[in-house]
Amino acid sequence: MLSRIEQICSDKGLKMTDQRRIIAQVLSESIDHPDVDLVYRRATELDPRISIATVYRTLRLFEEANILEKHDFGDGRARYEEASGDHHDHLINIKTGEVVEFYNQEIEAMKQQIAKDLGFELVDHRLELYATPSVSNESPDDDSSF
Amino acid sequence: MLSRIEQICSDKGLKMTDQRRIIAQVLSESIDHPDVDLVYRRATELDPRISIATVYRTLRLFEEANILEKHDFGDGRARYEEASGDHHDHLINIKTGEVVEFYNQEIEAMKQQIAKDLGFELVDHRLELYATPSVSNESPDDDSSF
DNA sequence: TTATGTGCAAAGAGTTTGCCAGCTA
DNA sequence: TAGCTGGCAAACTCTTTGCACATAA
Repeated sequence: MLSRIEQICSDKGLKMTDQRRIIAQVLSESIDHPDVDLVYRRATELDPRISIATVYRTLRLFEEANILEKHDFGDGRARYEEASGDHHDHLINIKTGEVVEFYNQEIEAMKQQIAKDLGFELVDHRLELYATPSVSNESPDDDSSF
Repeated sequence: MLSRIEQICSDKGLKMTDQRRIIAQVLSESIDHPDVDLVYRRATELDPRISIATVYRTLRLFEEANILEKHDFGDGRARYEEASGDHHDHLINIKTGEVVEFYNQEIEAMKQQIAKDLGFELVDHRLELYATPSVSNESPDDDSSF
């Protein structure tokens, strides 16, 4: 069965190779926001006949086809997620690196308004919240090498 | 006369060298958000006896001393501005690279609230609007290599 | 069959660092 | 003078690319 992303690729008429299929599958199944190296490791686990250069090339291809979204959470590495159409912002747990997605209609409206007030037309935007879990009865094993 | 930043350095007890003084001056006088290379070029203009490594080291030193703020506007280069205490966000003119600062109390409050609602404590945040000038009677020579 | 994709290794951009000479306090 | 600082070049990380071979359509 085709992965979600492979289906989109075929709809868009992209030439599909084994490598692209694997990378499409990896990202279809990723619920986190993996960086290039993590995509590469997940991909080679499924099929070792794949190089890091192909991962870079394919991620860029998918991004340019609006199949993936590329993010930069400030650590100098690109991170990817499947494009979902609906815009959302990110909260990054700086203790664990975990990314929580959220959407707030009011904030979106205000972004538009602010750009307009400054005499601009909004093309893109990003809002990232860097935060630590509130002290409460959380599981204490969240802490990692982050 | 001491530049604003040099004054802060001396208050903080940092050992001052000619190089650090020059870099302090460059950033005190910069009203834009220069990247490392631009700081380097402005510095060597004032005194050629300064290396790019020193610029990197000094910018990092100043950032860690909370004298400067480091930003990443998504083009893979760090950009710096004098830390002003009062938080603000940035609108980046994607036609020219120019950066406009703005502050919106409501948005700040909402960032806090969203983090709290998700069970987090806000540590840091960034909001960037990427925009083009509204079509109006602007000077048409804004367009650059950007 | 032919345009396109891939692997490999080399190259690039931005940034950091080891080492020793030089300078600040 | 003691110890931090700076210059230089090498090293590092992330990403891109030239080239020859492989492959989808």
